Order: sequence, then C-alpha cells, then structure tokens
Amino acid sequence: MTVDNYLTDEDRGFLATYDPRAFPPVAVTVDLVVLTVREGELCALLIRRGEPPQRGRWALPGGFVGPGETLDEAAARELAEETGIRAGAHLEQLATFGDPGRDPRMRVVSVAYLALVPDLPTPIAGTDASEARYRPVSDLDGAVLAFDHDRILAEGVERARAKLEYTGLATTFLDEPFTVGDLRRVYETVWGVPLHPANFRRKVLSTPGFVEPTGEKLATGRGWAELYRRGTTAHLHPAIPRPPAA
Amino acid sequence: MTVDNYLTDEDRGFLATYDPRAFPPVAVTVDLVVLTVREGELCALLIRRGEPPQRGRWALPGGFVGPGETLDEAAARELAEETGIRAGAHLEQLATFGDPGRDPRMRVVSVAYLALVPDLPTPIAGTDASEARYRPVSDLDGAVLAFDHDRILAEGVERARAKLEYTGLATTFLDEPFTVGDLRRVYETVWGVPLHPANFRRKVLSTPGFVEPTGEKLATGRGWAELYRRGTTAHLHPAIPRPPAA
DNA sequence: TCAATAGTGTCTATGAGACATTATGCA
DNA sequence: TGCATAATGTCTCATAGACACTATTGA
Repeated sequence: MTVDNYLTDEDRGFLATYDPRAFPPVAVTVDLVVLTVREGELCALLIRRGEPPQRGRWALPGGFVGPGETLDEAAARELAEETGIRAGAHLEQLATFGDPGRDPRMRVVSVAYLALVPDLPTPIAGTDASEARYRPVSDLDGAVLAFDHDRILAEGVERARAKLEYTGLATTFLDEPFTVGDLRRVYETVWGVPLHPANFRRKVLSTPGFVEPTGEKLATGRGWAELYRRGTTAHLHPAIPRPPAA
Repeated sequence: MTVDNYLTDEDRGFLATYDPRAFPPVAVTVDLVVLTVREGELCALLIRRGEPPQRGRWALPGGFVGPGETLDEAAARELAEETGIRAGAHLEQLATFGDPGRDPRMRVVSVAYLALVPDLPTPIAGTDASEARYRPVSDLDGAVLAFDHDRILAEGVERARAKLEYTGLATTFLDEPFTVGDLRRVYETVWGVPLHPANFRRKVLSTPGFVEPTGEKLATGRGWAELYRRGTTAHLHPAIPRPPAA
C-alpha cells in the first residue's frame, strides 16, 4: 500500500525541506512470543542472549525492523529465522511496548507478535543468541527474562488462552492428522484445567468447520481414535467456554 | 519501570561505545480513534489537517511520542489536548501500523489507541489542525481519510463493537445517571441492530456489577424510567451476545 | 482379565429469544 | 383518549455440564 498518489504539489515542496533527523532517535523492533504444546506443557521459545546488554539472560526472540519491511513481514522473517517455519503457523500482532528505559541502549519501541506453532520445530539460535530452547511457561513466573519480556510473554499467553475460546486456533498447535483427544489435551494444557472428554467431543464435532474428518482411524495406546484435519472456520459459533478456575 | 538495576559492568562498557544514530530514522506516533454516540449515530473524532502533507484532508488526531513519555501517556495527552477529557474515558491500545510509505515524510510507526467517551465533549482543534469534529462512522465508508487512517478507524470500530459483548464499556459512552433504555440505545447504535427491550433489560440487571441503581426515577418523554450508574465489573458473565446480521 | 481411552446416549439447569401484559405520563 | 415507552412475567428452545454406558485395544 502506498500513498504517493495522494501527494499534492504542496506536499512535494514541503518534503523537499523536511529533515527526518530532527527527531530524537527511536528504534523499532519486533519481539516474538512463540508458543507450542510439548509433553503436556505450554512452552515458549526463548533465546539466551549472546550479546550485551543482558548477555546470558533468557529473552524473547526478536530483532530490528528492516527499512523496507512491514511489521508483519519483519515478524514472519524473525519467526522463520528462529524456528525454520515459513508457513502454516499462526502469527498475529499482540501489542506494542515502548516505555522509556525498557532497553538501556536507546528508545526502543517493540511491536510484539504472537505465534502458535506445532510441537518440535527445532529452534535455531540466531547470530545474537548463544542458545534457543522451548521452555515451559510455568517455569517463568516472576521476573526471569531480559528487559520487559516477562510482561510481553504474559500478555501473549493470556491472548492465546482467550483465543482458544472463540477461534479454531488450537489446531495450529497440532500436526495433522490429529484425534479429538489430542485437541482436547491442547486445550487442557493451555488452560491448565481438565475438560470433560464427552462434552468436549460433542462441542468440537457440532461446530461446523472446526475439524474435518479424514475417515481413518488410528490405533494409539489403549484403544483407537478417529483422525481429523484442521477445518476452515476461524470463528467458533458457539464458543468453547473456558472453565472459571485454573 | 526501569531496568537500570539489571545492567552489568559489561553492559555499561558496551553502552559507552554504542551509537544510536547508526539506525535508519524512524518516528513513533500515537493516533487516536475516539468514539462517541451522538444523536443515534456512532461518531469518530476527526481533525482536518492544517499542515502538509495532505493538508485539508480529514484524519485521526494524533502526534509524536515525547522522549520521556510512555505510549499510554502520549495517548492520554493527545486525548486531553483534543477533547479536554483528562479522566473517566476508556483508553486502550488498539494496534500498531508501520507499513513503509504509509507517511510520505519518513518511516512512521503509529501506535493506535481506542478511546470511548460520552457525548458532547466539545473537540478542540490542535496546532496542526484547522478543524475538529465528530463525524458519523457511517459517512466514512471508502477511502476518505488521510494516510491509512481508514483502516485504523475500521479496526477501532470493530474492536469497540466486539468489546461491548463481553465488557461493561458501553457505559463509558453515557453521562451518569442513565436509564436502561439509554444503555440499550448505545448497543443498538454501535451494533446497528435493534434489540429486544425486555430481554436486554433482564440481561443487564441480572449481571452483577454492570450497572448500579441510584434508586431515583426520571420522567423522560413518555413514561418514566429508573436511573443507574456505571458498575464496577469490567468483564461480563454471561456476555451480551451480538445478533449475527447488521 | 484389567485398565485406559474413545465414542454414544441421556438428564438437568441455565440462559437466549420471543411474546404477552400492565403501568405511566405526554400529546 | 391514544400512544410510546418502561417494567414485569411466562413460555420455548438450544446448549453446557454432569453422568452412565459400551466398545476397543494393549498390558
């Protein structure tokens, strides 16, 4: 999208005398809250900082927005660089954090993104990270991350929990095909509450477009289960209500 | 919030050699979607640009974020400057828009905020605006605003419509005290659909903390009505569902 | 044979939606 | 008196939640 066609002659004259460097320096970054479900735990992708400031501390992956990039493009690039995922994952803007002093280098305004990815894409440590790992979010209570990343992570987790209620995004945590039990365990893990298997099954299958049956069955562990693929419905009607307590 | 206590000696040495101006220049602004309900219409506060670029075009109010300001503080300052409102209105971050080329002057990343205000705070034209007015959002279909402000406004309106379902924010559109009918007309105006008065009343009054009775009655137009104040509940349980069609 | 999970059926409580009825005050 | 609105009460239908029961497979 460009607005060049809207430039008037007055605009062009004005721009010729305009000095962008007259403003105080600000950097714009994207930070990623990458969530996955792994071994019954909701996990976030974290990197151990390999450069100062706060070298050695765990932080969210992220980086500067390139001059020609949109914010969404910068987030997708960072996600690909850190996880190898180029498509299929869910990626949405979360919120923007810009308190003065949140980064000691300079004024840094960070646009946070939330990504939901299936289990086991092996994370890749970038150039400024010494290590990259998925860590359970339950291990991350209290101020343990660099900068204000604890707060960003908390907002991402809460957004993800809320979105499972009224969207079909829980399926983006799973590799296809999956069973209704797999999907239920995603909900139970993200929300941290047990759900009634029978009622959950009835609600999922009665929501058109949530999951699509493959017609196949899988013998897994005890018993067997029908297999499904992701549906096409983004918005769930009716929603799957989240039980009150955790 | 500051992170200075976390600086290591290594950090301090690193910062001494750090040049913030090495990055391409970016400006950070806040833009405001200020919504109110007035004469049966959902209206947005717009200013007519008094300076280039796009002088004479209608735009959202907004401005640059000051060096020592948080983003929330900058938004609250702009809201006060344009409307005179210093407290009582609802103000929340909406989303961030940073496409290259969205502003012809330079790379501008704009953090959009959504404000819901009662009717009739007379808007104030700022230094860079020749005029400020509340205009019905129904008049603003199509690309009529400066920059990408049509898209920002659309997101703000949709956020407001969605939030009425599960929060008590509709009361922030009203001066106190108000009647249940007043509150219903807010919903009908924002959503653009008629609601059943009896069912609406039952749902509002059965939701604890949504509205608080004053015990007084008001003779208004035909008949009379009981008066209420805003309650304290932010989250509505159960939600007030939005009818499907518009 | 037992255990664990998948899948099916049923009952109850709750709330949404629709409608009927009464009360009130102004034109 | 007529009418528009507020306020109250009642009925039906859909769904959430709880529970019972059967089927299947591996230990």
